[in-house]
Amino acid sequence: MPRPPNQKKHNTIEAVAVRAGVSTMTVSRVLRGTDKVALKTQKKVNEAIEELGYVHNRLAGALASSRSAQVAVIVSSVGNIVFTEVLAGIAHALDGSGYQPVIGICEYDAGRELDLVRSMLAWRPAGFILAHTQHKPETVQLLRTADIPVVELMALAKDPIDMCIGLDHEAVGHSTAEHVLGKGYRRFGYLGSNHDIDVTAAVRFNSFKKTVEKAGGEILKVVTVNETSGISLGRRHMHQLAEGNSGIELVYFSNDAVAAGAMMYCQANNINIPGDLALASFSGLEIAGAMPIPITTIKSPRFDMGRIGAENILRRLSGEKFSFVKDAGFELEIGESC
Amino acid sequence: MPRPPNQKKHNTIEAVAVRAGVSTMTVSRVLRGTDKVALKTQKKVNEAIEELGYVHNRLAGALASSRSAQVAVIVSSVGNIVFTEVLAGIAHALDGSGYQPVIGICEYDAGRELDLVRSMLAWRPAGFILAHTQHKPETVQLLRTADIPVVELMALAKDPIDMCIGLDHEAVGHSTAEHVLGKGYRRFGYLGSNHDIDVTAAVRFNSFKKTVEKAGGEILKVVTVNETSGISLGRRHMHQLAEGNSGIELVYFSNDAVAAGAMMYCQANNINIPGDLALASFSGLEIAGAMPIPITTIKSPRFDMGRIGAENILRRLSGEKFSFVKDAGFELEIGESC
DNA sequence: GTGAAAGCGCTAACAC
DNA sequence: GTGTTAGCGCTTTCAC
Repeated sequence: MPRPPNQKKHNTIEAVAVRAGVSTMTVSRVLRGTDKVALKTQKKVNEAIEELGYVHNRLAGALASSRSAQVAVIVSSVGNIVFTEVLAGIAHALDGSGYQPVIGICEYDAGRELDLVRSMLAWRPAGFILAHTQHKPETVQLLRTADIPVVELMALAKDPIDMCIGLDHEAVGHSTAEHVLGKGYRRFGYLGSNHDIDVTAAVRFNSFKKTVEKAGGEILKVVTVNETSGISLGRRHMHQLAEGNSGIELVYFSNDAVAAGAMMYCQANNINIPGDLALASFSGLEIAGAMPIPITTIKSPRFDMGRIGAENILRRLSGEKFSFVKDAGFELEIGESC
Repeated sequence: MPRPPNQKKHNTIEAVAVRAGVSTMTVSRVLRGTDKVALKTQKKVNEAIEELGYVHNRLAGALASSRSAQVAVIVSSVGNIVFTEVLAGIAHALDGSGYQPVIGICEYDAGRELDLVRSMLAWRPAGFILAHTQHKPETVQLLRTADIPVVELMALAKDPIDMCIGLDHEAVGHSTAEHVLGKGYRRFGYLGSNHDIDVTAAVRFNSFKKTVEKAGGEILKVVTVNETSGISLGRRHMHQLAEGNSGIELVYFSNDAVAAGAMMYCQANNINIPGDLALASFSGLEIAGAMPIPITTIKSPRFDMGRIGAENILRRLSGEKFSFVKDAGFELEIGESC
C-alpha cells in the first residue's frame, strides 16, 4: 500500500479554500494575483489565509508550473568587496521582481563551481548569473543545455555561455600603462596577489607590461604573493619593492586593497608618495580615494554589472529574445599617487 | 480537459529508469545514496544518468519528501564586510553538508526582512539564519510557527526566536571605556554612523558613555552621521572632532572603517596619533591592524558566529534536540592608537 | 535488492 | 468569475 491518505492537511491552499468556502483554484489565483477574482471573494480568501497563518508553498507551485522564481548566482568570494558590490547590484535589480537570488560561493575553484552549478540547477532556477568567466567545460555544457538565461559578469568571455557583460582587462592594463608612461615613468615594479586564481589580475599585468616594454620602459621587479588579497598583504610585502635603491619609480598593484596596504607601509616608513615612489592600481574602491594621498586607480562599474546582468535575466524571462556580450567599460581615476 | 498527457518526458528519473532498465524507485535510491542498491545496478543507472545528462530535480524531491535542502540566510547588508565574514562562516559550515544557503539582504529594514522571511519560507527551507536580532513581531511569529531551526547571530537577543549566538555589545562598550580610562584618558569625542539602523553601535556607545561618566570622564562631542558607514565617511567627518582646541583626548568610533578614514584624515593633516589625539574603535577588521599606527579595536568572532550558527542548524536537522543563547565573546586588540 | 501505486501541494487547461 | 480534473517529478510505504 502507498502512503496513508492525508490526515490533517494544514498549511495547504485546500485548508484555506475550505475555510473561505471556495475552491483551491480560487485560492491559488488570489495568491498569485493572476486572473480576475471577485473582490468579495478575494477578501474572504485573504481572511482565511490570515486566520490560518498560511504560507504559500512555492515548492509545489514551481513543480506544478515548472517555473521557479529563483535566480542562481555564483560568485568567487564574498570576502572580496568587488563581488559584494556585484551582489548588491543583482539584489537591487531583482528586488520587487518576485525573483529571489540564491547565492553560491565557489572560492575561485572551478571544480567547486561545477558542483555548485549542478546542485543549484537541481532547484530549477529561472536564470543563472556567474560572476566570472573561467569555467570547466562541463559547467558550460550543463548551463547551455539547461536552457535558461545565463549571464557571465566581470570580464569579457571569449566563448560566452549566453550573455556577458564585463571588463576588458587587457584594455585596463594597457590604459594604466599609457597613463603612467605619459607621466614620464619608465622603471616599474609590480605587487600582485593570487594570480593563479584571479586570472584577471594576470591579464591586466601582462598587458601593462607589454605596453610598458613597447614604449621602452622596464619592469624591474615583480612580486606575486599567493595569499588572500588584502590591505595587510600590501602592508607586509611592500618592503620588497620599496627598499634599497632598486631604481623603481612606480609600483603597479593588482588591486586597491593591496595598494592601500602598500601606502600604509610607505606612511609608516616615511617614503614620500609620489616623490620617492609613485603608485598605480586597479579597482576603484572607496579606500583608494580615502588615502592620505589618493591612489590613481581604474574604476569599473561593479554594481552596474550586477544590476545589468540581473535586469537582462529578467528581460529574457519576460519573453524577450536576444543575447549580447557587452564591454562594461572603465574609468581612470586620477589621484595624487602618480 | 486538464493538461495534455506527458508527451516527451525528458530529464526525469523515469527516462533514466527506462534507459537503465530499472524502476524509477531504483534510480531515486541511487540518486540519494540511501538504501542498498546492487553495485551492478548502480553502475547501469549512473551510466544512463551520464548519457542523458540528467539533472536531479530537487523541487519534486523536496515536495514529495517535504524535506528541503536549503537553509535561508538573511543579512542586513553585503556591503558591510562584517556580514560577508559571517556569510563565509555559514558557507563554510554548510559546505559538503548537502545543504545550500539561500541568501537574502534586508538592508537594515525590518519591513523588508518580514517580506523576505515570508517569501523565503515559501520555499520551505530546512532552517533559517538571521544575522541580526531586530525583528518585527510578525517576523518572529512567522518563524516560530514555521517549526524549523532558527539561529540569530551578531548580538545577544533578549527574546530569541530559537537559538542565538552573538556579542554582548554593552560589554564591548564597557570594556573599551575601561581600557581607555585605564590609559588615563578622560575627555572624549565620538564619531559614529547610522545609529538609527545599526542598533548595536548605539548600544556600544551608550555603554561606553555610561562607563566613562561614572568614572568622572566626559563626552565632549558626539557626531553621528546618517550615511553608509565607510572609510570615506571617517575621512570626511573627522575634522569636526580634530580641529580647534576642543580638549578631546580620544575619539571613539562606531567601527574600524570609520576609524581608518579618520586616521587617513589625521595623516593628511599632520595630527599625531596618539600624541595629539588617540583613537579607539570596534570591529577588529584587517584594516585596523594595517594602519600606519595600528588602531586599538575590539575583535569579534564573526566568521565563527556564522560557522557555529550553521553548524547548530545542521545538528538540529540531524535530529538533536537542544536550544541555546550563547555569548560569542570578544577580544580587545591593542594597537598604538591609544 | 527491487518494484508498484499513491500522493506531496500546487497550477494548467479547460468547462461552465 | 469560479470549479473540475489531471498531472508536475519525485519519494513514501509496503510487497515481493
